Amino acid sequence: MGIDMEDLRKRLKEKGHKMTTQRRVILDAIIENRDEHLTPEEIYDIVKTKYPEIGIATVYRTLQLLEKLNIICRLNFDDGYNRYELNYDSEEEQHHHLICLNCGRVMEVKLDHLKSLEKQIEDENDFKVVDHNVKFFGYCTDCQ
Amino acid sequence: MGIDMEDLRKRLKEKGHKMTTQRRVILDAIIENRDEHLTPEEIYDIVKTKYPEIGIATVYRTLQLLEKLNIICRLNFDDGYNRYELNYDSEEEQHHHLICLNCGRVMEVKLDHLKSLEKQIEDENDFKVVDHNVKFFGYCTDCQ
DNA sequence: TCGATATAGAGACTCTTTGTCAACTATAAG
DNA sequence: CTTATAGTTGACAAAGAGTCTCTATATCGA
Ligand SMILES: [Mn+2]
Ligand SMILES: [Mn+2]
Ligand SMILES: [Zn+2]
Ligand SMILES: [Zn+2]
Repeated sequence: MGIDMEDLRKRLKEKGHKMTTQRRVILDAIIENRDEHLTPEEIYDIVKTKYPEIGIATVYRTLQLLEKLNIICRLNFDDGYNRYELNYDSEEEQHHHLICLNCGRVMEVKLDHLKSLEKQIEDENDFKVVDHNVKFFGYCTDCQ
Repeated sequence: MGIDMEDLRKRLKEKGHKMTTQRRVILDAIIENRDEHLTPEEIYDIVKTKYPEIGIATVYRTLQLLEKLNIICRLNFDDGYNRYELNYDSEEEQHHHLICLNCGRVMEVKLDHLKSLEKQIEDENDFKVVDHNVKFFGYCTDCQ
């Protein structure tokens, strides 16, 4: 999976941050729910079962930090919440999302075509692409 | 362009809504700034110059209504605001956005490849695609 | 013109997210 | 093992986007 707690400690130290129980527990929650796309509030609820004293502000702060360190990434499913998932970037496991408009189910897909699309965009628009965000909305097997 | 006020009146009436000055003025503002991607607040500010008594809640309500009627569509540039633009859907003028991470400039691109990508997704995932959302983040000519 | 119905504006309110600050703690140096 | 100190936390306040409620008003077909 590529992220353990020693890795986290190292990455934190590099930028002058400290390893704390709160940060460990929050990343734990995300790792243990790696197939979900959790909101800060959901993460807060999960973490509270292990660490009831934690404050919601710490959750928000930690999510921002982990995002800045490229350990997690923020998603937007147009449902009014920020959502987070582990960043698989380094492992060439980039994926995108299919979101069911009926039941809310989220499926993940890999899209190989996107590299050539990016290339085309860079050439035609003189625009240096560094990130993309692709979502498809529709109906899943059960909801068609 | 395909949208004038008589068209709007007709579309409103079809769903049991009335044509009001406020709605007219709000759509006007969007049409007159068709090359922008305005936030509700920005639209409010523009509209207030012509119609100072208008309330922000009316702007929000009208935007929701126009979106429901498929006259405008809501965009998300991950900057914490909803944004709106005219819906060119019916005219096969679908476009997507390149967003500069440095200066915030937004460019529009047409992506023909997406139709085949959608087809591939439908076939491989048994997922009926009805909408997609594609954004590229990077650096524009001036900011590279 | 009139009446039924939809709509507007004001402002309170919700909800997510951020800021403030005193108390606390991880870490490195001694 | 202390101690110093810079980073971190939790509580709470507050921001900020968007929504709701309520009464007065405007629209539009009859
Ligand atoms: Mn995912
Ligand atoms: Mn556009
Ligand atoms: Zn479904
Ligand atoms: Zn730029």
